[in-house]
Amino acid sequence: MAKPAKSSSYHHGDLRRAILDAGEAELTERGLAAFSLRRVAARVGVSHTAPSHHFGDTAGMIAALAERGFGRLLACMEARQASATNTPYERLMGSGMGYLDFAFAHPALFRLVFGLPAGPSPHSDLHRAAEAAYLHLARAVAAVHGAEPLAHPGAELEVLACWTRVHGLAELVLSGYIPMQTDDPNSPEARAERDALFRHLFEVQLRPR
Amino acid sequence: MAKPAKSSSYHHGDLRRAILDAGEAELTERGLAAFSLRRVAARVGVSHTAPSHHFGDTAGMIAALAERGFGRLLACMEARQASATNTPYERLMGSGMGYLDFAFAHPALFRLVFGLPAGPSPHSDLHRAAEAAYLHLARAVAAVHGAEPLAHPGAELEVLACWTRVHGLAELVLSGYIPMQTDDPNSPEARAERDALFRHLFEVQLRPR
DNA sequence: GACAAATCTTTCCACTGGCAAGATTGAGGA
DNA sequence: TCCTCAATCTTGCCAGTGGAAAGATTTGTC
Repeated sequence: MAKPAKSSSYHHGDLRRAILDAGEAELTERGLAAFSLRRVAARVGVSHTAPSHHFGDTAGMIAALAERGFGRLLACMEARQASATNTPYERLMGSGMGYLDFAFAHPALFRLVFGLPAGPSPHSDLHRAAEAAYLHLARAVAAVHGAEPLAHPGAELEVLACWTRVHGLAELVLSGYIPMQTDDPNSPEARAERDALFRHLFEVQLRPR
Repeated sequence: MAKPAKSSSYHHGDLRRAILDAGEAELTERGLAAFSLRRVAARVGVSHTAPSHHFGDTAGMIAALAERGFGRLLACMEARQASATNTPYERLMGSGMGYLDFAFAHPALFRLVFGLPAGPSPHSDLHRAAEAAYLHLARAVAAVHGAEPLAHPGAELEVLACWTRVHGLAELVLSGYIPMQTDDPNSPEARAERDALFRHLFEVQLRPR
């Protein structure tokens, strides 16, 4: 029945989760560049080598954080999709906006997730977490056509089109290269501004002549 | 008349450029995560504090590398645009493909450039380098309409649409989340594969019902 | 109750970036 | 020509980082 917290000072009880929590907090507070295993350990009140027993090395911990990140991304997409008007296209828009919500609610985690190599280990937890997020998008796209996910040829390309568009927007606004009017990126105003921009950019068409 | 190389072992003569070259090489060989000022200095054969006199600190050197990166990005876009069929739309496609060329010829530099905050210093060299690249794209888009760059309202949104699409594709293929058939990303086959995907994704339209 | 495995700590090492102080060099003025 | 001065580069130092190795503590299992 889970782990009932700690009984002594040794054997924390749920150290893995505690370290991940601390790591995520450090990430949002200090950013990826200043990320330090020792600081994370200190934050939990544990020796600086304790994390290595749960994650191997730094790369392992980063991967674990990324896996969590994919989970949060998926949650954001589902939440926003659920609150969308009940037409398939609006639900697809909702998923995209949820993608943006995640990027701006957890910028450093977003950068970390997509800064990692997608991995030559297609059976890792990280890979499965990524697959789940991709499938969510594929379903949303398929629903617009009233079809099964990834059914007809070219369906995958449509998914990729959605993905690249929302992802490019997220990256460039995060960098600051696309400036926003609203300062606080988590205010309702900022969200509305992003959403409108996303809708517009998603549909713009530059036609050959 | 420039700087005539070195006369002695002290006073390198063109150390700033040499350090940037070495830094770029280190970046491509070891990646951004393993980037080390000391290693760069050693590569040039100079003491580990020498770079600080030219760039201030690490952040300064990174910024200088990013500025160079924007230059290379612009060069790639111009080169590819120049070799495109002479219709405005094909020239725009060329710019986009040049963008991709840069991303895959210098992956770490690409990541570095767009990983940096766009900067609260709009008068820095970095900012001007970014502006130049943006203007190139704006001109290419305007030419499709036969108009002046950024003339009519909504023109900026069209530029952003192009930018986000090509950027999202570059990021996701670089990460490996969009898999490519060809292994070596700098082979002509890989380039052709990317180009075709870009053309397709650029034009896909998911229409509301 | 004893043994084995898991969990965590302590100690050590190589490496990193930045600061301070000193050495070397080139340029411009008397 | 010489001499001063600023620019350039080096040496020496320090705190901080990640990881390896070995030891201490606890839990689970027979």
